[in-house]
Amino acid sequence: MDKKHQIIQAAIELFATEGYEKTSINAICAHVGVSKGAVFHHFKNKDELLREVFIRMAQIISEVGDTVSPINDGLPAKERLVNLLDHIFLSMANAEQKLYYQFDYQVRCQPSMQAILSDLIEERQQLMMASFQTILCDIPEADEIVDSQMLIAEIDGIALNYLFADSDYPLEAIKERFIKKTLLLLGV
Amino acid sequence: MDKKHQIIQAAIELFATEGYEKTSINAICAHVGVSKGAVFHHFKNKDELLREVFIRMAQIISEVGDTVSPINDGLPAKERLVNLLDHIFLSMANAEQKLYYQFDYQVRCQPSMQAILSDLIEERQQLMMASFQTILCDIPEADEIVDSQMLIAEIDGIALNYLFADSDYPLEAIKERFIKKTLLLLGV
Amino acid sequence: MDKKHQIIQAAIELFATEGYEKTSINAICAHVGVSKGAVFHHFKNKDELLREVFIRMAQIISEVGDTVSPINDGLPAKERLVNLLDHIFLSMANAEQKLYYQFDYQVRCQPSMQAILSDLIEERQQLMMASFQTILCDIPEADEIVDSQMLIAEIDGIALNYLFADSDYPLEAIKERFIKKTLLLLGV
Amino acid sequence: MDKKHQIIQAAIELFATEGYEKTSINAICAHVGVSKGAVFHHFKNKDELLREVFIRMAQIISEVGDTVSPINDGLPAKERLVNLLDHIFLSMANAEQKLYYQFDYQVRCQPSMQAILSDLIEERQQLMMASFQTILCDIPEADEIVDSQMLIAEIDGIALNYLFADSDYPLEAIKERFIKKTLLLLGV
DNA sequence: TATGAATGAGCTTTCATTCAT
DNA sequence: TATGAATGAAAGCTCATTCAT
Repeated sequence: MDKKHQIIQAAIELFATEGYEKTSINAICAHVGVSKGAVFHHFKNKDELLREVFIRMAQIISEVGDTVSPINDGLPAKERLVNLLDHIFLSMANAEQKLYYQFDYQVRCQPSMQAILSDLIEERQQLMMASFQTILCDIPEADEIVDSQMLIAEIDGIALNYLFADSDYPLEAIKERFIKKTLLLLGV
Repeated sequence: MDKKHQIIQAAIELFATEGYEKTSINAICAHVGVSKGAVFHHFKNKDELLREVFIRMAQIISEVGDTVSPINDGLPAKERLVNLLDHIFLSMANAEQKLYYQFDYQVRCQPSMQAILSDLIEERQQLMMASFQTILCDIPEADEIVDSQMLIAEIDGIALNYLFADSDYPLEAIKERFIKKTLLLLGV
Repeated sequence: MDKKHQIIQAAIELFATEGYEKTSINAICAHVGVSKGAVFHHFKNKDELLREVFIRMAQIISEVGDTVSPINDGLPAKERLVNLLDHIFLSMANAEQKLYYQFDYQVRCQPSMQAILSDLIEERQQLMMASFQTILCDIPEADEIVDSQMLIAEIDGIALNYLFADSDYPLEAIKERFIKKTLLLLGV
Repeated sequence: MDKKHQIIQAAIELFATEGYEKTSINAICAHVGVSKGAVFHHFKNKDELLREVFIRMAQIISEVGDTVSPINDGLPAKERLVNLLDHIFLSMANAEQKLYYQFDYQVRCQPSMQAILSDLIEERQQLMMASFQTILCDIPEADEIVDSQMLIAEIDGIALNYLFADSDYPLEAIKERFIKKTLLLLGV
C-alpha cells in the first residue's frame, strides 16, 4: 500500500543482493512498479534513500532483539547472557533476515556507504555494546568493556562467515562451542 | 618501473580506500600517471584488474604468514597455535597492511566483487582452514573442523571491528582475552 | 514534435549515407538537437535503434507497394505482373526513396547488421516472394517458385547497380528490356 | 611464408565474415600470429590494407574469368555468351570463393568503403562491361550497352541473393531459366 | 502525488596509430 | 623487419537528477 515502504523494501532487497552502487534507481522502480519521479518525491536523493533503508533494516533486526530484554528480567547474569547469545544466533539463522544482515556487512565494509551512514552505524554499535555491558557488569570475572567488544566482534565474524559461505556452514556446532568457550572464560 | 605493477599498486590503494565501484579507471591512471589505454593493454578489463589486484593482495598478506610455518617446526601444538594467533594479530595491526585487510573485507561483503572473485576467495579460505587444522588435529580436546572454522570466524570478526573502528580499539587487550579463552576451551 | 520519430528519421539518413558502424549516436544527437541520454531513453541500445529504423524503412518502401494490390484486382496475370514491375521500378527511381533502398542493401550485405536484423530481413523476403507467386501461379509457362526468386534477384541487381552507380545509369532502357525479356520467357 | 600475403589473406577472411569496421587490426594480428607493428610496417594504415585486400580479391575472382577468354576464341557469339555465363555461375557457386564475393558486395554497399575504393571499383566495373560488350556486339538483336548492363545487374542480383540466402537457394534452376530467358531475348 | 522525457556528466572499453627497442 | 607498450580520441552506454505536465 504505502509506496514509500514498498520502495524501501525493494531497495533493501536489491542493495543486499546486488550492492548499493550496482542498484540503479531504475531497477528499484521496476521492482516496485513505480515511476522514477515517485522515488525522488519520497527521497531527496539516493543517499537519503540509503539512510532510510539502513534505519529500516536496523529496526527489523533489533525488533527481534527487543524480545530478549523482557524475558531476561530478574534472571541471573549467566542465563541472561546465554539468552542473548541464543537470540542473536537464532536471528542470523533466520532465512528471512539473511538479507538484512548481508546488507549490514556491506555497509560496514564499503567506504562510500560508510561515509553516508557513519552516524547511524555508530549508534547501532553503541546499542550493541550496551546490551552486552549490562549483562557482563554483573559477572565478576568479566572485563566489562573488552569482553563486550570481543563478544560482539566474534559474533560478527561468525555471522560474516556464515552469511557469505556456501550452504553447509556448521553454524549450530559453532554456536555451541562458542557458548561453551565464553562461559568457560567468564567462569560461570 | 614496471607499469603493470604500478597500476596494480595504485588500484589496491584506491579500491581499498574508495571501493571498487567508486574507483574509476581514470582515477587509477591519474594516480600512476599513465593513459587509459595502457591499463587496458595490461588488463583485459576492470574485472580482470580486480582479480590480479586480489591475487597480489593475497600474496602480500600470506607472505607474512609464511614466516610462521618454519618457526613452528617441531613445537608442541599449544605453542604452534599461540604462534599462529600471534602472527595473525601482528599482521592485522601492521599499519602498512591495513589497506589490504580492508580490501579483503570489502571483497567478501560486496556481491558484485564476490561474483568476480569467488574461486580465489574459496582458495584463500581453504588455505586458512588448513593452517588451523594441521595444528588442531594434534589437540585431543579440539573439534578439528568446527573449532578451526570458529577460530577463523572469530578472528575475522575482531579484524573487521578493529579495521573499521575508530582509532581507540583495544586490540591488544582483546587479543589476550581471546588467546586465554581459546586455550581454556582446548584444555591446553 | 515526437522526438522518437525525429531520432529514427535522422538515423535512417545517417545510416544510409554514412553507414551504421560509422554513424555514432553522437552524430544522430547532433542531427536532431537532442542529448545522448534521450536516445537511450527511447531505444535500449544502438542495435534496437537499428531494428526500429529498419522497420520504419520497410514500412515506407512497402507503403508504395500497397497501392498496386487494389489496382490489380481482377486483371489478367500478364497485366498484374507488368503493373507490379512498373511500380517497383518507379519506386526505386523515386529520389526521396533512394536513401531507404541504399540502406536496405547495406543491411543485407553487412554481416554485423544482418545478424541483428535476420528475422526482419527474412520477413521482408517472404512478403516479396508472396507478391510474385500470387501472380506467377496464374501463368502456366511460369515456374512459380524459381521464376519468382529469379525476378526478385534480377530486380535486386538492377536496383543495386542503379543506386550505387554514377548518375547516368540507363534505368529506363534497362527496365524496358527487362520487362520484354520477362514476358518472352513467360510466353504471355 | 610471405607475411604480407598472410596478412592480406587473413584480412579478406575477417573483412568478409565480420565486416571491415568490425575487424580490428588486433584481430587480424591474432589470426595470422603476427604483431601489430608488422601490419603497420607492411601497410601505411588500415585504409591502405583495405585497398590491397580489394585488389587481391579482384585478382582471385578474375583469375577464374581469365580461363574463359582463350576457350571462347573463334566461337560464335551465342556459345561465347553461354560460356561466359556458365563460368560466372560456376565461380559464384565455388565454396572457396564465396567469401570473396561476399566481401565484394559489402564494399559496394558500404559508403565508407566505397569512398576508399571508388577508383578500383570503377575499374572492375569497366572490365566486366568489356567482357559482355565484346560478345554482345556480335549479336544483332542485342542492345550492346543496355543489355550488357542489364546482364551484369541481373547476375549481380542473383549472386547477392544466393550468397546471403540460407543454404537451399535454387541456384542451378535459376541459372537455367536465366540463360534460357537471355537467349530468347537475344534471339539466338 | 505521480509520471516519464530529457539532461549531462561520467563510465568502461575499443582502436588505429606511433615509437623506442 | 619486427615487437608490443603506450597513447588519445572516440565509441556505446549508465545513471542520478530535474522538471514540465
